[in-house]
Amino acid sequence: MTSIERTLRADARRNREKIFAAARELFAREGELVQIEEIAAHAGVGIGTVYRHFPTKQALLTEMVRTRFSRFAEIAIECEEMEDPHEAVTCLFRRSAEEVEGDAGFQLAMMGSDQLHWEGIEQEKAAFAAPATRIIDRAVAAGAVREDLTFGDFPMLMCGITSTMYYSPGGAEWRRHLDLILAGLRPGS
Amino acid sequence: MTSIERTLRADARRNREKIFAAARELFAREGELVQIEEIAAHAGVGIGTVYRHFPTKQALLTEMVRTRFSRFAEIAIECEEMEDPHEAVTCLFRRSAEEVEGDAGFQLAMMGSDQLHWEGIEQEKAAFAAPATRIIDRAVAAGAVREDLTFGDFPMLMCGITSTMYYSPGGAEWRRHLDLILAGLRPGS
DNA sequence: TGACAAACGGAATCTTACTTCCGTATATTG
DNA sequence: CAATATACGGAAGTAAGATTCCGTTTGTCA
Repeated sequence: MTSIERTLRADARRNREKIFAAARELFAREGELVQIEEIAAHAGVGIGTVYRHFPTKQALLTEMVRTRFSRFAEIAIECEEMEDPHEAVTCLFRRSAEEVEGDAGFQLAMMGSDQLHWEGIEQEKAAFAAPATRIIDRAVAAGAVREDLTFGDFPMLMCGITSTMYYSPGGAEWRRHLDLILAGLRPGS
Repeated sequence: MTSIERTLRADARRNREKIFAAARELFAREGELVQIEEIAAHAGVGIGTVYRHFPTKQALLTEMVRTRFSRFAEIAIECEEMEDPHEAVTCLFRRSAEEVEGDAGFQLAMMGSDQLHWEGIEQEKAAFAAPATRIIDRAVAAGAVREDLTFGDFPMLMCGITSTMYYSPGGAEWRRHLDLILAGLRPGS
């Protein structure tokens, strides 16, 4: 699509995909502890090849985070379509959380564990913030949630839920945490 | 007090204190990223001296966590003395959170960032769990909080609050997060 | 098919901390 | 005030990983 992809040699394009896929899988499993050597081995290429495609480990991990994060905007847009303002908020939290489940690397990124991962994805962030803000503002206006709720609360609360996800993998715990959070959003704080 | 302390040479005891103080301060400021060399320099001793007193960096950090954590049991016991069951729970959450504020290293430990810090402090953990469990059970029995609340929810929720503390230092944000959590504990989930 | 630019592989290099070691200095004790 | 056990300092040793480099291989194009 981009000129870079057009001019890439066939084997290079293939390898890039393989590296990306391997990185996604290992990053999801082990977080930022993945080693480049591991990724290379898993992708069936040499270390040098990984570095040809991604100048640093950081750049590769940022790319992982970016592609996953871009899903958030889609989710927010879908949630916004729901008629019931309260359900839209609930949906926003629940589906965002589900999106993160099972990807330890992304969970760490959500938790801010390494701020570096978040540099360079401002565009994706903004694309999410817009619809999410509308969802929350609408619920506030409708009296469906506590009146002082703002978009800024979302990352904060999600960060908490994500940390439960990360440190108690399995699924049950974080859903309970989410329930408690959603209960706390009820109007009449 | 212990035989170790009694038989310690005077300069050694003094240095141990200095190292401990330096470690506490730097650990609070920088978390587990503190370097032994930094701690030594800050304490005004050589690297070797740090290692004479604490066999590994891990041991030193565990000691930091242990002393801080032992405060938790005291807090829980104090909260238990309050008559109002609901207030006792609120107090438990609030004061625990306040205890963590300002110590980034401990915050990371609370968030489980390195499970190693938690090995070897089982005793302190148990001393806290007992009164905290009683506080929560009493509130449940009194109908002051949602009936499915258990002690197990405490670490989970605190972990979330702590992550807000860590990633948004300054004070305002985490208190809001705490408010939302406390609101979510109300009966009638 | 031959020439050549583009990619590849992975050993070697660099970097960053933790940890060890041992010659030197100092507190303690009779 | 020795004699001696303790403790100290910090250079050197290791280890773990990221990153570079360059000789070799492979796709592309005329």
